[in-house]
Amino acid sequence: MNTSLNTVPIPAGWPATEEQARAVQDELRGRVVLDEPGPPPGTGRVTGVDVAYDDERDVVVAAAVVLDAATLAVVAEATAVGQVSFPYVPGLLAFREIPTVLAVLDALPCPPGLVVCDGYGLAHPRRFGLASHLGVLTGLSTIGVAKNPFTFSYEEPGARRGSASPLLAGEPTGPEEVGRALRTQDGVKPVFVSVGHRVSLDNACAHTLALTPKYRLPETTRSADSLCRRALKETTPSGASPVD
DNA sequence: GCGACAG
DNA sequence: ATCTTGTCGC
Repeated sequence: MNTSLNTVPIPAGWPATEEQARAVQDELRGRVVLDEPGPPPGTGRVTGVDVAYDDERDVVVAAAVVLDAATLAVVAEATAVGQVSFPYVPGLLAFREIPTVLAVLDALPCPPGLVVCDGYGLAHPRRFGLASHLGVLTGLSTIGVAKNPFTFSYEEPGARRGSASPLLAGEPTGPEEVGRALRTQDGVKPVFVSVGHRVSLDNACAHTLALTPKYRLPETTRSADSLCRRALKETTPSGASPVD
């Protein structure tokens, strides 16, 4: 029995144009909750989500990996296969990933706790990146940890692990801290942390440090990335069963 | 108008 | 994101 032939469809009413997608962001942005500190680092569970694409076949595979926040041991995993629901447009990344990411979170056997996304939350042209979007749709605490500064500016943090500097957005409201460039390992390029939903920036950075005892990227991201790549390879055009 | 631009 | 071999280093 192959139960993974089901692919997550593009939801009815999903934005079809960039203009519609931006309108959705403008409408949902007001629902982001910014006055909660979020779960304390090192307690409960932390879940990484990531996706891999095969644009040729219009396929997106999402993976979620739940870790014990104290030990970073894997507690649960899930994958989901979907249809690519939007082209890649800077600033509209969420519309490409969210349907399948929602499905993979649904497929988890336990609550995810804090969700760590690849990409941004508030550090976004309209202050509503993937992590914030996912948080508003699920009500979960979310943060974004990105590998690149996107269009934002920052000064190089100190060389030691734990050093950080503000990630700054341009003039619309004057230089505004939308996230932080955070050094997670001595002497390596920083990562770019921003708040998604129901977490403070300080707490988001503390979580990121707790998740990077050895590598530049959080263990959540590393695990989810490797899982969705494996699952994509096992997802043949005829429909093989990924890890489930 | 042109270039840059999370993944 | 993805296309791709070997190679330098801990």
